[in-house]
Amino acid sequence: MTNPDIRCRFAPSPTGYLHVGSARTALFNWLFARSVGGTFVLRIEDTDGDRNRPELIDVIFDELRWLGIDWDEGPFFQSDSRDRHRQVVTDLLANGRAYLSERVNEENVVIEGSELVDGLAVRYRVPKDRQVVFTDAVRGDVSFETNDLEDFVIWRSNGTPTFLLANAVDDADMGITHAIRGEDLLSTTPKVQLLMEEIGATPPIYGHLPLLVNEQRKKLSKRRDDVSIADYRTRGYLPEAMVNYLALLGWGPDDDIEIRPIIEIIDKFDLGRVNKAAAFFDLKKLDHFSATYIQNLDADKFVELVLPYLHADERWSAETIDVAVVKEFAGDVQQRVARLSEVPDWYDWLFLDSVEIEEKAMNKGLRKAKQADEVLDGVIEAFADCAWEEDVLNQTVRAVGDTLGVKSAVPVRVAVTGKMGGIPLYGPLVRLGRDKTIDRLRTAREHLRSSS
RNA sequence: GCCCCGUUCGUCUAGCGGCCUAGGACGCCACCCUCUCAAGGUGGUAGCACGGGUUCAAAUCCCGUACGGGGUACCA
Repeated sequence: MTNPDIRCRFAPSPTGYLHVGSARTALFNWLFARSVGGTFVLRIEDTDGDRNRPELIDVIFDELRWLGIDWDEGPFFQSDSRDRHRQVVTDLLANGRAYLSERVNEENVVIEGSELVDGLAVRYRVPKDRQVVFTDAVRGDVSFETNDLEDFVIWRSNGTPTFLLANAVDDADMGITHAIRGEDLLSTTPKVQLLMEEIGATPPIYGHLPLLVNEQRKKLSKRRDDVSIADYRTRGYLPEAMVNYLALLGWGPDDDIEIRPIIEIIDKFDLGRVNKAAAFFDLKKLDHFSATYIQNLDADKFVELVLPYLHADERWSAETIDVAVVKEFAGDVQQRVARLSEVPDWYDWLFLDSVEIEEKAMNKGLRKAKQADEVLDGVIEAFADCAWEEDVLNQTVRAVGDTLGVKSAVPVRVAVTGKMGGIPLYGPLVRLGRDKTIDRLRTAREHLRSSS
């Protein structure tokens, strides 16, 4: 089903970062537009003059692009329609649908006058004894009594429109047919609808998305939670994983297939199937998605994505990184990480001059390992003149262990890498070289001697 | 307080009156594989908030209750 007449929009305010909840809203709008062949519009709700600095806005564009969410029209800025907004307010004032208002000692006082006055706010006069009903694309019929609504400000005393006014006017002017947004905006809907009625416009179909919540089941907040998309990007989540995961918060395909290309998600997406209950943003599951996407990367792409992280690592200089080595063991590293930022720790021992043995590994892998000293002695001796090939190295370590009747791989691994776990050892050892390897084995042997 | 919205395994979800002794995924547990850690494979764990209706039949429809959330700004 395609309908080119459908127009939806994402309308963030310029906060200086893209919130994951906003990203999810943007994504659902985008998925909806793409799935029906409609138009996706980007509009910046910068009615509050203090906040429309370019640097606060560009990051939002950046993050949207990173996620692969592209827009067909815009970005438009609400502040560019100031004259139009002022005109609407002026009209409402002139025909008595709104009035001048001032806040005096916690009280709103009505000021006489039917024209805009500098320094005074304008309030919309909410009609009495009426019901505002609408059919939400996600929630079904919703209704409000206007008697429960207070007169609200549509024009600030500083000469700017409020979100309520600008939102109504702009959606009308831009021909928005569907407004998909967070549930936190549900109770503003009757106010906006009333304003649209005043200007003779047909309101869009609203679809209020369930909120994203934290473990306390509270709306994700900037203070307590990791909400910035940019931070997830820095930590090395793949955008494809992020988008795939976000799409599944509040919605699910009917065929139980969760990890799938965006093109299929678009195809499966159905606004009417969006859930109503709040969804917990589960990092563990995001990690799983990200790990899967990283695992499926081809080696070249993986290297390309990971090089910046390796180069930025302060433990070595960028020139130290051997791209060929990174690529050779890419597959082994890929199946061990959920985020790109974790990657350097799997390669580090290959690029470091010497390794520091982690305390835990020292204890468990060397001190407490049976006859670790003899294993090291044996391997040091055997490594001195054996062929420096993967299979030979493997066999050699094994043989030393067999002779002693103990497991020999772990002590060697700990001595060379400094850690208990890691990628398969012997291939990388070939690249590390005989000298460095034996050197590390000797160093570990010394440690053992001095600490026992 | 008032208004609005919501409630299926711990979590994300499938389910839109019979196919449900409720399916999948993450997590967790066990086993297999294995030079380690993983990955992978196999199996397991766990849920329709509660109470009334309606119906031959309800997780699915209606009404209450409880609990949770959102809003109630010259923020959006």
